[in-house]
Amino acid sequence: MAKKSVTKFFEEFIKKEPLFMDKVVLQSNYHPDDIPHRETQIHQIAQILAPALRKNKPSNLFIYGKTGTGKTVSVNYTAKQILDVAEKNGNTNIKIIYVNCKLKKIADTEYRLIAQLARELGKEIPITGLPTDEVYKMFFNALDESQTTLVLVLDEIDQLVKKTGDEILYNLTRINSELKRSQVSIIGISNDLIFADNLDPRVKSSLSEEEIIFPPYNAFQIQDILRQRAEMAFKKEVLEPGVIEKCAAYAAREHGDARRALELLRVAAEVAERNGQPKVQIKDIDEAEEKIEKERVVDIVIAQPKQFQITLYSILSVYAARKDTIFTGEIYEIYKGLCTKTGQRPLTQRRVSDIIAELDMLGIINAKVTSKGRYGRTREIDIAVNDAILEKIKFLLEKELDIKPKEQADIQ
DNA sequence: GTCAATTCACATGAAAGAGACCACGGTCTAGTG
DNA sequence: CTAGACCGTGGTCTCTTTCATGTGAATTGACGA
Repeated sequence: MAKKSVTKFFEEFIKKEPLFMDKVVLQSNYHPDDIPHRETQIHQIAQILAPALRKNKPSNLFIYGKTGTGKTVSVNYTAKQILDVAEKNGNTNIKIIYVNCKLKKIADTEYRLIAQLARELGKEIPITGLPTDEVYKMFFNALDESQTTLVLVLDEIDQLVKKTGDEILYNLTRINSELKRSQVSIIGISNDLIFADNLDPRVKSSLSEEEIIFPPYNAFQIQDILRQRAEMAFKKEVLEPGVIEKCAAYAAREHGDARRALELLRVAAEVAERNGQPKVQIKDIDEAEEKIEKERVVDIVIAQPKQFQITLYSILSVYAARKDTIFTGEIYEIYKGLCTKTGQRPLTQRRVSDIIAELDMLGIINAKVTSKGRYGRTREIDIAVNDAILEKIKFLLEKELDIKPKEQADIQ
């Protein structure tokens, strides 16, 4: 019986008119051929990179801008263009390597980054096991042999430096003086506007020979982008009037993040499609926003290690019991109790303090350090998600950690 | 009432250890001719 | 004789612990008006 209904479902699914023509266009890894409202920046990047065509070393470049302001897309676009031109003119000595420093297990440590670069140059490097300077040497030799002008795009470079310090950058900027037949230029991309201020002055000056700032898009610009993509992604007349405007407004409210706007539009359309609607309506956007947020939080929570989950559960329990700000000491006590119940060895307060700070970074809670005068200094903890999501993650954690909800009564 | 010192309850930093993972080279073992 | 199993060494990486130091305002207490 169940089988029959599933078959029926699939058959109906095929019959249904899809709203999408090409969903890929709305996904974040899509590289458009045309980038509206970024002409000036692209032009600037092009000017800086151009010397590479004459086998001169382009200046190092530093690019700032919030998430979803088109930094990565613009750089990749320009890079592709310059490679095309170079190829047409028979210049094969330009190489552009793009590395996203935030990607875990790929380029988030010194060793991994250099290993990744060496791999791009065709060297086989093991995931671990070699001394870092050995890998440096391999990368250096491969690079020198290749006789290229290498443009190194380090995306989310702030993450890398935050984790591993600026020594890598120092080494990379210095590498040119030792290379005989090749040269390296670095393009650093950062979401963090004040990031460079904390760099070693030597690194800072050599890295930011040129700087470009990507301002956030305003609502109208986001509308343009959405329209352009929507035209490719959807069939004609699928979007009700006002849908694009609302998506844009939502995204503009959050520092002009175009990526978010596109995601919102995509999910809204998915919602509409699932409901069997012939058109995407404005109300779908609200549902989409809720859905995105919920999925984001749930994914994060599930992916966390047990200790994080226990800490988070402690916070949620206290919050559920009394909706008020919570302090670190209190959480730690409950956390310890929870650990014994779930058979985990409790971590030290020092560590839990860090975990709370990390949960804050993940955007699940708000933790603010405050001083209560005579009564010490602590973090004021608050929940950053709405009640529906809170209930959901609480339920998930109970399942994940095998806690029975009634035990909650013991807390308090 | 004013002002500096004190005090609390953690925050924050630095260093170092534990344990997982991995490559490499040397040694041992079993199979083969 | 040789391929493959196995082991020890030396490396990275992540998560923790330990020890040390920092911090900001309520409170306290001395002081003078």
